[in-house]
Amino acid sequence: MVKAKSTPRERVIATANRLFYEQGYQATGINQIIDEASVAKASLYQLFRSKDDLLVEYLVRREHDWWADFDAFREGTPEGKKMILSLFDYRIHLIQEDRYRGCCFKRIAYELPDLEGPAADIIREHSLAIKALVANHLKIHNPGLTRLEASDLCELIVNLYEGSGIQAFLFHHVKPAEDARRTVQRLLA
Amino acid sequence: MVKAKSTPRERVIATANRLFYEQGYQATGINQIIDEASVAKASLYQLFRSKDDLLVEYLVRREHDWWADFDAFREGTPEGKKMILSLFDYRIHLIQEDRYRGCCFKRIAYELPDLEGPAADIIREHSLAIKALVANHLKIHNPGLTRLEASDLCELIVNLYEGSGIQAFLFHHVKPAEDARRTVQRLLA
DNA sequence: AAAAAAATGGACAGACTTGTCTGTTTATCC
DNA sequence: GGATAAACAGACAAGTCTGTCCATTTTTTT
Repeated sequence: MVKAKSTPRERVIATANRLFYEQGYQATGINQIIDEASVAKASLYQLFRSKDDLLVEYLVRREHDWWADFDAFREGTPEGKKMILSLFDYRIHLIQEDRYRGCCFKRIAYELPDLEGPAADIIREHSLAIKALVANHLKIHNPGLTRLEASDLCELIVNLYEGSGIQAFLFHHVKPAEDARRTVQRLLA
Repeated sequence: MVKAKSTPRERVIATANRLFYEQGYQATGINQIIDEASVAKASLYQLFRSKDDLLVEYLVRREHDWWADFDAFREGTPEGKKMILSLFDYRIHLIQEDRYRGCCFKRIAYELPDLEGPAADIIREHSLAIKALVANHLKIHNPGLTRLEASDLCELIVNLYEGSGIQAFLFHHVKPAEDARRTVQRLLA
């Protein structure tokens, strides 16, 4: 399926990147991955110790790509309020791309037997990074807020971001995310 | 495990109720269910056509129990603002019970190959029912809101509810839900 | 107490899973 | 071009999964 001149490692990760997100981790078998990546099974197991190991590599890649893609998307956006809004714009953008199945990190979070180990750590780190981004640009937008006000507003925005993402997934519609964006705009006005 | 004088059907559903939530649907095998429910495999397949069928019954049961438990929890709560806050109180209550692993319906939503079929319908219905509850009591609390204001505020509250629920799950902490409750209280003041 | 229904244990089928191993072919490097 | 490393295909192990079937035992009903 992915027959380009890329390395086997790259093909495996690219395929896992697609299948783990669209089908889920457990629902995706090693055999499907090697088939669609056009890689021998022995090669895969030389490159990755186990399926769990591949999952961690997948999450690392997702985390990296997420920021790379977001940075490209929001390029030129001024700091502060607009940057926070671009977070919602980016999600709206993803939802409209139709393959949207919710936040890739939360998807995995629900599939893990527990929330310990490297996979869970990466998932939490992503959440914290988003929260930090909101907190930073909230401070830039309105430095006069008390620490408590800023914290509450940050939490509120993050919850709007997460909550609307789920609803968009569940109802296969962009509206919840657009509503959330409008609400944030008003809150920051 | 569940050796009480209950019917096999009841034992199977009770066991599925626990395992599907704590381990996930795919991660729970039929054999584990019949073992822990002390029911013969033939009995299970006489009572339920398939594992997918059992999933639907599980969701029906969850939906029923959710409202029964919530009604018991919030009993005596006056309509309007307090009722909306009791939604957050109830979630805080669940989180503190330690076995909390996020919203049971969303857990399944992420495990489904797609969001079609009866299982997905039940999940969406639950979301809509929560939203309707918020909308109703929002109107009671403040009938003066325009339709648009009420709609936006309702969405906001629902997103706070969902978003804080995920965070509580991810970080195994009750604080996000408590923060969300406080924010709602302020928004409705 | 006899007849009908429900539930049991457990073997079994068939397909799937992850991961290992062998031997061959292709690509890279000096 | 010859040596070394990487990637290949695919059989295989050992175990899992869902679902079916059968003969036996228990429970309920008449």
